[in-house]
This record gives sequence, structure tokens and C-alpha cells, in this order.
Amino acid sequence: MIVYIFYLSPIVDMLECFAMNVRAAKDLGALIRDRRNELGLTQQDLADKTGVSRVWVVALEKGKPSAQLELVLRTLRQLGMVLSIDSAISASSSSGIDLGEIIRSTTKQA
Amino acid sequence: MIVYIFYLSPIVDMLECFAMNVRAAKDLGALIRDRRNELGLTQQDLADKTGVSRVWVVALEKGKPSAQLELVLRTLRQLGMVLSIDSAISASSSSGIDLGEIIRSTTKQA
DNA sequence: CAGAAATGTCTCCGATCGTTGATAATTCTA
DNA sequence: TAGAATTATCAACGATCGGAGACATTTCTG
Repeated sequence: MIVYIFYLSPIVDMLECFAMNVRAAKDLGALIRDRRNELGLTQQDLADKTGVSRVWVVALEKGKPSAQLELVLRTLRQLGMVLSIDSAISASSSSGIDLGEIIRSTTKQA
Repeated sequence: MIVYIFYLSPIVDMLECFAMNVRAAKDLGALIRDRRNELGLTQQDLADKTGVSRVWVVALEKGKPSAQLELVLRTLRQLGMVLSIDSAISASSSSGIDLGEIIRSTTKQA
């Protein structure tokens, strides 16, 4: 049986990345804005790299709910962000493990 | 120092969930279709629950790149799916750990 | 402070979205 | 196999997108 061992610090860093859930368009907008600033890009820079207008970037960062999927994906790619889908915690997959819950309950003891 | 230990089977199940990256609209469409079938829903069911037309669901599952973000998020919610953003592997955060790479290299030995 | 850079907001407009309603085509089921 | 259920596709239409261009506001910088 193979056993994986992760130290606290790295695994928590990692899980933080995976834990940035996107429930609404506003969440995505905030993430994109933060990331853009993190990379030191202007809205115009990002717009040019992505091939959209600057006005569209403004709207997206403000949480535009009607933004088109492909444009959003292209934007994320330019920012080095990866979008993933999690369907582990669901009614049908009863054997799923809630990694977040594990982390939460374990870090309390620290 | 806290050490987390996961057995192979559960962690691999878990990582599969988190590893379903969405690079293009087509990826998303396939995921949604699989998930809908997994839950035993018809396209009409999903359309009604989400509040969109069945034609739109058809298009989305075929990988419609111009689907609107909010409608997509609502659809995912109805399917019990969570969308997350990962920006761990980036130029700025050099200390990031590629969990997928760890799994890949380790499962080869199994 | 002054100028520049970046961001926010507006209007107009062609292109395209998502819906409705209808009709095939396909897949399930008795 | 026959009929139902599900899925695929089409046309028409109102609503809305995203772009271009301009201007206002805010934030940086010297």
C-alpha cells in the first residue's frame, strides 16, 4: 500500500490554491483583478494579451455575469491560472473524501 | 510538525476530482454531460432546474464557447459541482507544489 | 503641485446570444 | 418491432454582448 506524506506548510499552501472556489461571477472578477495586479499588468496589457477590449476587462473584474466562457478562459490562461472542477462532495459519490474538512479539523489542533 | 497521511486509493480518488482542469469550453461540456448522466437527469431536467432552455444545454454540452458565465455557474451548482481556480503554478509563487506531478510520478511505481 | 498613467463610465452599432416553437434523428423500453 | 422518451437541429426574433471612440475620474510619479 502506497502512503503519501505531506508536511503541513506545503500542503496548506497547496490546498489554499485549490480552495479558491468560484460561486459567482463576482468571485472570479476579484481573483482576476488580484492576479493581474500580482503580475504587474494593466487592464490594457491584459486586454491586449487576451484579445479583448479594455472595457471588457473592466466589466469582468467588476463581476460581469454575462461574460462569455471562452473569453474568460483565455483571460485566465494569460494570467497563468487554471480552472478546475470539483464534484467530489456530492450525493452520488458517497465515498468521497472532503479534503477541506480534514485540513480544517486537523489544523485546529496545531 | 504535523504530517498528513493519505492512503493511495482515497487520495487518488480525491485528486482525480481536483485534477479535472478546464482548458477549453469543450472540456467543460464533457464534464457537465458526464455529471448529468451520472445523476440520471435529462437535458430538460437540467434546463428546468437551471432556468435555461434545453437548446442551451445541448449547446453547452457540445462545448459552446460563447456560453455566459453566470448560466454556466448556475448549471454547475445544479449538478453539485464546484469550480475552483488554481494559480499555484506561476512565475510569482515559485515555492508552489505541483500535486498532480507528485501523483503522476508516484503512481508510476505502483 | 503638475503631468502622466491607469481606471471607470458613457453612447452608438453590428454581431450574436438565448428563447420559443417546431421538426428530425437517435436511443430506450415494453 | 412499435411507441415513447430523449436528444439534435433549424429558423425567427427580441435582448444583449463586446468593440470603438470619447471623456471623466482616480491613482501614480517626478
